[in-house]
Amino acid sequence: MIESEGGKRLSAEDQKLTSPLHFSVEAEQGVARAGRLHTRHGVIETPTFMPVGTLGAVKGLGPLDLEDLGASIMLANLYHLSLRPGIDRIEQLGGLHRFVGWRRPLITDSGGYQVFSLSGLRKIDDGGVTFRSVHDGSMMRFTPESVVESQQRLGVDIAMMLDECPPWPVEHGPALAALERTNRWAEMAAEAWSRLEEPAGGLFGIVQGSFYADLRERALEALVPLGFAGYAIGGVSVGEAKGLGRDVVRQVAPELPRDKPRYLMGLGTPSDLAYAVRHGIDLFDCVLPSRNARHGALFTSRGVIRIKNSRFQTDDSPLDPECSCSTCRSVSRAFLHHLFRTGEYSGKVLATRHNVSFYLDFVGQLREALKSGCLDVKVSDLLRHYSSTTR
RNA sequence: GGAGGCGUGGCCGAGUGGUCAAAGGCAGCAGACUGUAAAUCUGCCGGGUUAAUCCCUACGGUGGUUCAAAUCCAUCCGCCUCCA
Repeated sequence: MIESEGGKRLSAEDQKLTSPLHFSVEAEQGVARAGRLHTRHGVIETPTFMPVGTLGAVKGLGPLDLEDLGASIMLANLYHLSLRPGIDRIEQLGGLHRFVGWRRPLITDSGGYQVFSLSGLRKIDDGGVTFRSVHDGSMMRFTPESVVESQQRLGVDIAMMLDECPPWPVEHGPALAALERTNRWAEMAAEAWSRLEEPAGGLFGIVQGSFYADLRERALEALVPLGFAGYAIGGVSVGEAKGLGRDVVRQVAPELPRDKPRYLMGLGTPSDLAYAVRHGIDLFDCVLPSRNARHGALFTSRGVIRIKNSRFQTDDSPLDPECSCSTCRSVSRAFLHHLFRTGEYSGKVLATRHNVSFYLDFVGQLREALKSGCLDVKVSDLLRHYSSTTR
């Protein structure tokens, strides 16, 4: 069944885990689709890019900045927020939306990525993960149930299940063990979710399985029957060779329930995004636009510009002539270069605004193209200055 | 006038006989970054060459001592501190 019907095996009635979310597909082109995801904090037009605000804000931007850029949902991180300022504090201050001043939908990652990125600071067992704090060495326990509960207390619109995100490369044996654990955690999370009286958002399941097709298949078999409000593809963007994540996307995305939002975690470059949209992904997040902005690598319609390079010293042109963000409307490449050279933080802020704007606009254009049935033309137009696998 | 100290590569600054083209930092040149322990990290950074290498020029100037000097001696130039 998994392999045959191209993602049509479940309908809306099959949603077993209750949530206020409602997703509808508005337009389709092959497996690619544009849709609308209704939440208690507004509607998200998909496909869309979700800027990463780990600690409650995209580094360098305030909540209204992000609204102005057109972001319809922001991603924060449960692990980092649990550490500082703590879930109790946020709850006491009125929940995450109120605390960070963001009125639109919020999604939190569960800490599963920190299983990977902080692998030296955690111990994993069948019941969950124990992290040792970098800040004071204290221990913090994350379980599939506690993660559901914490995200509910934060009041987020999309909660992610706790998963084990294995590194790359990993042998089939350990990858299988990690997957079985993640699949069990999915059941535990679903069970915990079903006990919530009034869920603030929806719970997303995470398809793991590293870079093994049979394991991905296994993940689908385990997760889809649980009836999550949405499905994510995890376990990519963990240092693998360029382009490997695409194979996973191509295999998994079309197999996910058609009537649920599909979220590709952690990818990627503009061409990764375009690839994923074409294969039916609705939601993305990636640190690349914000981090690269701070590091001086700027995405433009003409390719990536490393603004610190000496050749921009006297370049009076706008960063991206085809971009209408406030950075491109107001300053030259030469000035941005100067700000980066001198370490002035407004350079990073201006760069972050532009990069996040570029990503939102990029996916927005794909969305509009999809609605008018010219996705492929749009993709090749947008990527004319980007190589196929790297940027 | 007296006493003492200092001068090192674009800058700051280690080094006080060979293992020194000379630590480290900054600046400079380039690169990386993918569910953010990242305003971070990596490489190059006197000149010429090579696969590794090797050669040249260099630690204020000049002249010595020595197999060998950024390092020791003499002298000159410049700068600084304290006392009068």
